Amino acid sequence: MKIASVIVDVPAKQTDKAFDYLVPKQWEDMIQPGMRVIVPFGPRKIQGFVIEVKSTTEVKKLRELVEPMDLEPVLNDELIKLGDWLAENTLSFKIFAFQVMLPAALKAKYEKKVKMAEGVYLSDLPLNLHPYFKNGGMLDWDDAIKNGIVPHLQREAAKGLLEVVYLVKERVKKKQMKYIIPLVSKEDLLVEIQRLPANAQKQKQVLEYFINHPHEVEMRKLIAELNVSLSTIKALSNKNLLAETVKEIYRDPFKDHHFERRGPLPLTKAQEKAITPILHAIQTREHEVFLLYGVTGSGKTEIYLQSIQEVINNGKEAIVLVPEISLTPQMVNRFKGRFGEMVAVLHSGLSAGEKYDEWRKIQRKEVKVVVGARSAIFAPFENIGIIIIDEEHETSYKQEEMPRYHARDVAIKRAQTYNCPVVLGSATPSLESFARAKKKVYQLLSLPVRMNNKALPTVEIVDMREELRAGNRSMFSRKLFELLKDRLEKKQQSVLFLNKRGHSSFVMCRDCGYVVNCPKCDISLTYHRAGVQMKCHYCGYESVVPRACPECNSEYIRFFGTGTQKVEEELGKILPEAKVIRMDVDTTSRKGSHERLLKEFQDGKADILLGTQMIAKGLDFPNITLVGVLSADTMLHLPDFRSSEKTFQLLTQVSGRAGRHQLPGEVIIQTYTPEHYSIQLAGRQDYTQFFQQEMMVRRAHHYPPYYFLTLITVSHEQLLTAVSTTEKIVKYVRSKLSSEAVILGPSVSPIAKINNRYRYQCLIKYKREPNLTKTLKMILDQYQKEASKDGLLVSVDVNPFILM
DNA sequence: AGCACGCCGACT
DNA sequence: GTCGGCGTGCTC
Repeated sequence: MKIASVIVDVPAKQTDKAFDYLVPKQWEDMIQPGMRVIVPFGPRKIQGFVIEVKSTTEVKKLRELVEPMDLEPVLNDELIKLGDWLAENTLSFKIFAFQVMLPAALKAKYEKKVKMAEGVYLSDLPLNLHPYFKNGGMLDWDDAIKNGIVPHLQREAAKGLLEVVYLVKERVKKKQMKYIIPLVSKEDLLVEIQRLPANAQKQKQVLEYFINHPHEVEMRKLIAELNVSLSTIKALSNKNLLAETVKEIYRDPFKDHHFERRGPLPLTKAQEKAITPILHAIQTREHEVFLLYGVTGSGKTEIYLQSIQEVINNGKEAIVLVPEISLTPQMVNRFKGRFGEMVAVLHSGLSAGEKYDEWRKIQRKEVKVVVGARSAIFAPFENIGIIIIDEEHETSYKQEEMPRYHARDVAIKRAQTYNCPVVLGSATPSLESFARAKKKVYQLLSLPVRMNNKALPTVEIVDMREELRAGNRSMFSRKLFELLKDRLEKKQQSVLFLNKRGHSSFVMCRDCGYVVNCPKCDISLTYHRAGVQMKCHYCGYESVVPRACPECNSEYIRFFGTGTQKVEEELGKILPEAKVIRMDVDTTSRKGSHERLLKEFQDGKADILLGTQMIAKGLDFPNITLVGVLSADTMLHLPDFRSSEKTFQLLTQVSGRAGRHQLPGEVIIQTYTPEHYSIQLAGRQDYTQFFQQEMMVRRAHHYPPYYFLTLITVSHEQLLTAVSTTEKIVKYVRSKLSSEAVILGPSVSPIAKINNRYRYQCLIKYKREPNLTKTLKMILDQYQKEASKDGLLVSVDVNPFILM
């Protein structure tokens, strides 16, 4: 007797444990841990993951599992363990932990349908139901709801005339192609051709084809080329001369690309020095975390590539994480160019089917290297030799939904299991990582100079208050305008960077200061020129732009702040001869448009590249000699203790876009707070100084890396309920933790209301609290039960990245 | 999460 | 008297 322990696809506190099922005899030999199975759960059928196969159980009333959904496990033993670890550490449900490790295509789809019970005739049913079951088919439950016949159906179901069926469906099909292969030798084919009746011309033609092509051929191609029909081929396969085979094929997201193969580049002295400890760790199978700290253009990627080469030479595999936003064709090119077909790429631009296919290549060990965004950290390799996280400081490595994991933590966990190194690369490391490197928890590797010994660009900080005083009300300072004109004349290229976050183009009344807010969320609506609409970026609420101020009736109500669209317009006015390419979510949403725009810019089809975050990284074009940051302080004043760090990182990164090649670069940073240290030090590209300064701030305010954080957010439709629940939680936490922990709250969330739900929070700062996890679990236990009752929502984020 | 079971108000 | 509201508790 075999029993399977299954984690079922029901994300709830009470079902967050393994359920045991009897394995039917016919599946006994094949059911393995890590497979997806369909199991009965109450009255329905759902998907689950087998985490263990055993022979005894405590459970009395075992039911049989229905069937496996996989031929091979989709999770290996390591990933099953990792799932447990993830759920435990992020306080998430196990089922979420498993689902996040797999491509979305493997998540089940459920269908509820109604059909006539066995042996029931249409005439047995009431007349009004006849149209729905006329051809003996199944009726979709959703359709039944739409048609309002659910009560009728239930009545007949109770009588046993109708039956409700639950289906578990796959989301994508494996893409398959049919091939035809000859089953007999060339000689036999010749004999068979003679034997065919004279009127079987087409069959003869097919056999003759296989005399010259003894290998399998795609069926579609065969039919098209010889102009034969499917029946001809069927006839031959019935005679056992040919056979049909089915092959899984991959959707190739890069099929139109040519990747120029490139060998390793010679390393500089500094690179040589940095790579040696990494190679050593690979060779001696040691787990170690390296922080590769190197300014932009110092050649980190080449170190990644050569380390990976060493890993491949050792017969092992490599995972490379890059921020979603910089998973550009340029980046992919470098890896595909070096390792060709051995690389799988996973990013959000791929369709569900394409992602699944890339994942299959990894699972089937057809590739050795994975380059991907956050979730690629779960690549199902079984012999990992190195994990690389580029732009280590990026916030996109933290998932903001359950399971709220940080890819860096997962990377280190997996690397420990495989005894392999982790390389964290950055020009502006997160304070956490750099502090750990200083404490020798990580090994620090530095690349202090740019590769071609190019000087860093000169940076000038422009005080926009001065501009205003001098009567310049435009968004371009005189200096920036002058330089833009200069570059235009010299036929060199400029990049203008606009940080849209924070103050995007909201609509404000110039008379009374009224700002158009979302009625459901406590946040200003964003102006979208296309469609002349206001949209809420949190709940999707839309409204028209008001003609007059709802408060004071003034007509002077306009959009404020500066979106990329507005800058583009403005540029058209002041520099009409300049050709501008705009890159933001609106212009790059279409597949491949990101790449196309960059290509155009690279080919010199434009003078100015204007964009948001997405142009801050990876851009490496020789003709860029000017970078302008239109407003450096938009993110500086966000209610987030990391805002200085983020500002510094962003400014440093953007500055790095200029003058990477022969021509020297110039950077203009426009700001209203030029004295702020993160702007000053970004201007001087002085990370060390910034680190010291920011560490002091963090220590003074009990923030990471000195303290750990946990954020509890409570939301409810009633303001009072939200506050009082948070209050109770704060009290409870206080009673359980040591006096060393700092417990703040209840305080209103930086976004006070989303979708008509008030949000309050409790922030816990601590160094060592052995009781914390237990306490948090208790809170979740308590309130996730209450949640269903009256719509109370409690979420816990351990090590939050954004305090919102 | 669903779904059934179960106990109180407004209808044939 | 029954139909149906949604509160409570279970699903191997």
